[in-house]
Amino acid sequence: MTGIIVKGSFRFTKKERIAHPQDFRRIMKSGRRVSSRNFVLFMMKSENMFHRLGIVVKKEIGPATFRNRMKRLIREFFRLHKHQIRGRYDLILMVKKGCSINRYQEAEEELKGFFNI
RNA sequence: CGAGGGGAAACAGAUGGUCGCUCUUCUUGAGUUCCUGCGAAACAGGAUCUCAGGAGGGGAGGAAAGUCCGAGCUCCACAGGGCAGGGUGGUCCGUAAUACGGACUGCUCCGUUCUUCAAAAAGGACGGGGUAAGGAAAGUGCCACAGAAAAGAAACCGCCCCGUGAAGUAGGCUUAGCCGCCACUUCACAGGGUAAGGGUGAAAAGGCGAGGUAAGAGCUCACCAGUAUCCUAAGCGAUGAGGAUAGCUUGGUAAACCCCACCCGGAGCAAGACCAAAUAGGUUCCGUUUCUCCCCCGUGGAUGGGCAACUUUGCCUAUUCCGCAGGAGGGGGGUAAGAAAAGCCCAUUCAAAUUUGUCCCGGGGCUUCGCAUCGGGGCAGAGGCGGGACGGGUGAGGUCGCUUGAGACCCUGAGCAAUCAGGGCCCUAGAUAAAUGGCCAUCUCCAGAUUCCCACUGAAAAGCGGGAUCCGGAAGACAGAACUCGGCUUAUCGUUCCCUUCGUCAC
RNA sequence: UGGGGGAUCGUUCAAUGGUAGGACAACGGACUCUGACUCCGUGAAUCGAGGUUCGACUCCUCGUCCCCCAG
Repeated sequence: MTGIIVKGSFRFTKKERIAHPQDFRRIMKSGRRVSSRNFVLFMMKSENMFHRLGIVVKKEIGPATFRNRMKRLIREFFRLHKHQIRGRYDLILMVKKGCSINRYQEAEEELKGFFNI
């Protein structure tokens, strides 16, 4: 977290999001799959010059407030750490059932394990 | 003072910094397309769109939730009437409307107090809570167990009357005994009257008393309770108060069927409208070709082979199971063999193909009518190919709908209130894999916790309250707009107020 | 988003408003040298709250959870 990075690079714009169902289907079917205690990561090489992120939180995870918080925490992590991820990938993060993360630091520690940061 | 329950109101941390998200306004740079400038190029101006930025402004809730009601809005359907189905149910008012709200009435429950009273219990007054609260006298059904009986009041026990028979008594006579008509008692039988009594049940056919009777009975009468009708005055009304009359009395259940009165077209913003594109097949129309034979593709059947779930049998094993041990059996492992139906793949072979119908002309055959066949032509039908139109299916985009509304806030007035009227002022979220977040600092905060001090109670231990300090803490509950409103219901941290219950202390 | 259905012993199914019943499983016993089969017995439940009713698994209201259908 040195301050050398160009201003504005911590943004999370619309084209960095995966929005179409066929993209989700393609990546989750043929991408690589890594899982940890509370998350599952699908990744696949992309032709774009940047990373893209999609988040999956099923309805069985919890009520709408909790689902929104999980999406915000994952988005915050991607926004702050996307420059430290090597390569150009399409990423999908899915939250597992029974997840009980409440604070950002817990999520950050666990997600760092995926990318060896 | 503390704890519990119920209700109401307000808030749902604040300030600053920083990194972001979304909408919108303005703007800078680059580029695409179009128009204008004599206009081909270059250049200039304007519009639209895309990308990369900059500045300003807005950005979740009291329940956004559940989807239980009611509407707006959109589309579809629609002559009129009825049936079916669904909903509502005291009265009046409010509202766009409601299964909502307010006030009142009835019923019911609780508390306080008064009266009768030994108590229980009953009644009155006041306060609070609940209430889906039309009809059981239109009809049908049900009311377990217990009980004589659970709904036409009848059967049973019981009570009573009359008759017959038997026994006995009082009594009589012709007195070892007999009679016993009339009278009485008991028993049995037959006929009749009765609903007082039967203490079971959640509920028992009005209650108490008097008359009356063979025994009884609202059979009659007085009082009381209840029903219906009428009258008087009160209230808009539900209804309550008083009086008269009648029949004398009617079980409960309609959140059982049902009856009565009133109301209801269906679907829902994933409604609906527009734009741009992809694909196999369907229906229909037109054109062409074939309907002799052959070939190819395709379809179906048969045979063979392969894949394989699986199944069965034989053999072996005892390192591991049940068993004290062994046999038998079961279970485990290994090996070998087999493999039904259906499925997929490959090879061979066979079959059906629409080898059509009708009319006209011509040739030959049968003695004629006529029939069969061959060739040509017309019409119809079927199949193939090409083209057009139509409707919808599948997967997946964009724009609009999309936030000014029965709107919020303040003041005044009307009304018991719900609410309404007038005036002022304001614009206050519009996402679509789905926007409000992360981090840091400070302030107040304490539901955790250390130590110390003070006050009260207490012999002490200790309890409780207040203050200071330190550590710690996620500012902590329920919870995230999805077309928009009005209600209802449910969830909920802390603070304040009101009501109520309990405990402790003091007077 | 709209519509429909359901929740009963550990599991799976019953039950005209009137004592919640089977089957499998569990436990105990009998039979057998032992096991299996069979027989006998025992325990165990109406999703939660409120209402109607003399009485509720059943009827009504609210809530929780689950399943199915359409797009």
